[in-house]
Amino acid sequence: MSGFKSDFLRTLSERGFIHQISDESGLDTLFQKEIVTGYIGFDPTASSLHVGGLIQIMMLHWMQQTGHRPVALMGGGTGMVGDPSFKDEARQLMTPETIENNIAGIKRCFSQYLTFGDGPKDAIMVNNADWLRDLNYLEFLRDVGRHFSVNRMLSFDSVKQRLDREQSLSFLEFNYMILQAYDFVELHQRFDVKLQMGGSDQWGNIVNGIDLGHRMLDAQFYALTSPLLTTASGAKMGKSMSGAVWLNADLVSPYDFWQYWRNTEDADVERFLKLYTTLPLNEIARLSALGGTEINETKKILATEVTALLHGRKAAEEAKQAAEAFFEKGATTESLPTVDLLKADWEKRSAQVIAFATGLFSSKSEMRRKFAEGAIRINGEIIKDPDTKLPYSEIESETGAFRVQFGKKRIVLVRPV
RNA sequence: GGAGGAGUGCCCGAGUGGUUAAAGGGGACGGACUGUAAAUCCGUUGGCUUAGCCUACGUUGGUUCGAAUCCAACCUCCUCCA
Repeated sequence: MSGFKSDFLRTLSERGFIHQISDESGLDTLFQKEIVTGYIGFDPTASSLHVGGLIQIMMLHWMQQTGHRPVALMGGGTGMVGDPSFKDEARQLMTPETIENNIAGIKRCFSQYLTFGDGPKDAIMVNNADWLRDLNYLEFLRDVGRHFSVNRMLSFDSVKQRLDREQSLSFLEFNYMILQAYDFVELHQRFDVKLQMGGSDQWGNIVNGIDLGHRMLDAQFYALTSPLLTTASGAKMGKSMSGAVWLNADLVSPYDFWQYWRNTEDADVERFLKLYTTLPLNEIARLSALGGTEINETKKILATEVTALLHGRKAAEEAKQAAEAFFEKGATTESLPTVDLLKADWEKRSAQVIAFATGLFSSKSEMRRKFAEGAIRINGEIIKDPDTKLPYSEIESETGAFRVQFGKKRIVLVRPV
């Protein structure tokens, strides 16, 4: 599999991005011969991408790095339908407003990974709403629909499970793969796109686009999919302490993002370095060879590199320093998140009022349980009774605040103002 | 259009009139052990003004001292028949 001659495929192959390719040697030749334009579609199902989508962005990144032209396609049109691939049931339909908002949120992170512009190797961002929204139904059926065999579409794995389980697949959803196939053709005509990439769950959709390219344009398209990523212990990528690990900083701070990568399982470190950083492979090999406790240093490098790509080197270094200060020097003050609490009537403040102000708890009931479990410390002492009174005079002198610690990893300063 | 089946907490899934805020599992969170890892073990897992109160088993009404459990209508999905 590693016999690729083109820089792009060799890089992807060596770094573990490749799951399946429609025509390996043909695509390899193409990449040696010309500047290839390839695309990946992103569905606007949330206002930010999360870690699971990072691998797709990295593929576009490497495409540009090896001298080709990546296209990031926003699914403003296909988002109106919703991809049924490997889904048990239909998603709730999104309103056009939601879709627009989500696209606005998703767009933001791309500029960190890709250079956009008008040059031959500059990345392009487009929205398939531009051509899908105004399609004429009858024309579309006659021009595009006639090329699809329902028999064949029903045979794809992506919908088979749904059918086997006797869950309904609405006609609306069934059209998704047709629209995605049509995107491929449209992008070919607009930008000379010849390659579509995506997660392995997109294989069926992409192959449909290749077929449509044959039939409508007599053109040769290619498919390349990445493996579906799980952690070594089998969990899906992208979940953590506080839910999904989003890429947008307003949803997951650089510090928390850094923490996510710092907590990578040992067995995943090398794989993740290859996939999510741009460090050279020999460097990765060296770092991954470290065993035992030393692997923790490698994890820090992983975290810093991944965070630097997304949020910039400066934010990554700050996250690293904050983490080191917290976990290794035990100390603190600087850079701890701080919330303000009104000083008025302070003598009535109890532990639970102060703790709840941190925002670490999703409900007061949850917080009370955590008190009972001994999971909460204030100013270093475990407090089990949430009604414990904490007079203003017990403020911590160095910080001028109450130091609320929840579990081992989270501290928030509550400062009376 | 006709006949039958299903809809339970974040997810899966038990429960078929009362000690049911609802078994069990997964996930998540907290604790122990460690290396801010994995594995393992223990605990927690609707909300609130928490000796109590409120809201919850598709929706709305009804029967009953009392319903997730019975009845009616409606909604959604599945199967078979036309």
